[in-house]
Amino acid sequence: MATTTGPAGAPGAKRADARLNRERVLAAAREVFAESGPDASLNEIARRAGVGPGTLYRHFPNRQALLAAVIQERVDALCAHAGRLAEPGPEGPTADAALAEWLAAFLAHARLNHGIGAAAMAAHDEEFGADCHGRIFAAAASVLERAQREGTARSDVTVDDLVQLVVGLALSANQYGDEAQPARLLALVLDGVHGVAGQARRLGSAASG
Amino acid sequence: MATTTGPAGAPGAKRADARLNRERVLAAAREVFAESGPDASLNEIARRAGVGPGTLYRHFPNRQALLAAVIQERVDALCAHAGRLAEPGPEGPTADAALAEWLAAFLAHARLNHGIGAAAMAAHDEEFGADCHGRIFAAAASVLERAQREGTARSDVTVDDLVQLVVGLALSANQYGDEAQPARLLALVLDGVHGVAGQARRLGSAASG
DNA sequence: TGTACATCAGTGAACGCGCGTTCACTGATGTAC
DNA sequence: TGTACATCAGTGAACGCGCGTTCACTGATGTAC
Repeated sequence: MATTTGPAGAPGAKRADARLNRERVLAAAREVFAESGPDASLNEIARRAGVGPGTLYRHFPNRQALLAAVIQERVDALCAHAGRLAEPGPEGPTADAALAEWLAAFLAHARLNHGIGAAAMAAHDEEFGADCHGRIFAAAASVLERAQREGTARSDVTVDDLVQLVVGLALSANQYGDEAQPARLLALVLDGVHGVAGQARRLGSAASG
Repeated sequence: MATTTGPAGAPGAKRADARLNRERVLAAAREVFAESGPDASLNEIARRAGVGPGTLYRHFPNRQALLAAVIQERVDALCAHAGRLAEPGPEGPTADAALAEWLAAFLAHARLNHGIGAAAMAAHDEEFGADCHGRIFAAAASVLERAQREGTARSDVTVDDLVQLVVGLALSANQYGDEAQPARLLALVLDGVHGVAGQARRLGSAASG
């Protein structure tokens, strides 16, 4: 059998143990950042990964680089998700369901990031932060605009409004214990976003539900 | 003229310089906590107040005591505000306006506290945290219930929902720059709280506005 | 396939830092006369 | 009103801590033959 970890000659692919440790650090970082927020101890992350602090620094020269690696994966997933939802497929969800689905995914993302994805990053790493910010906003815009085109979202709601509302829900959800509340609050916010016309339509189509 | 700082013999009233320094520390704490959140450096607060760290500790034995003193003042003010709004005076605001007014005040409060008033406190100082939490919730309940009685707020919105939504807005507002956005978002949330009946009523009464 | 070696990843003690907190000492205040 | 003194508040150097970060050294890996 050939090498089990992929082509060793690929550009950027270094030693197998190096790639393994990089993955270990990333996994620990995901855990620890989710638990303690973006100010979590890097030594703690190295400890959790079972490596020395020097190893963490060999792969990620500073906190921002590590945060960026963790967040990038999530932003990629969110954008792909939005891409699937923005264009109505033959049997895909309605514009309204798509908006709700993506916002729920974004809420989960923001809770894991403790809101850093959109904000703290921008302050500390201008370029990467702006990039993530832009991509998230573009993703949000794609699902919001579809809902607005199809008349289930008020036309005066902006992407900024939507993103900030959901980031807010994420931040406050992490402070309280009730795990069912975020979903209820998101529904309440969506009611605000639907507006009178959207609400009436929804109530009409699900009056007995 | 008598003593300028009040009756020296009053219970708990100690030396004049002690009271002055206590006030200086409190003022610095208000500033620094508002700038840096509840984890702000106590040495920085002492520095800002122009006293030695020992002086801070003489007045406030630990971070929680200092936080509590700062927050207590604000909670007192919020509760008094709600008390004035909950009972419709002869020329007072409508239930709807009262709800909006108090939520705006609570939003400002939560922004200064970085959300600690309701959450971090509860975790670290069980008794005081629960007390603040309870008083805030009672205040919120008084204005919400009036609005629900008078039909401008959906009956299925709970006090918990309302508080968490506004805390969320406060937390996310502190991460973004736009100072006009929190007010707009609060309005959007209120639209959600009004529900169909409330919105229709509002639109009907201010259709040309 | 087996071996020698150059490369580069991993290690972890050590550094300097600011933090929260303490405490022996200094000095300002208010009181008693 | 003026003074002596006991009280108690203020001071700030110092402690231990965990942090982020470095670097001289060790050792595993992949390669060339």
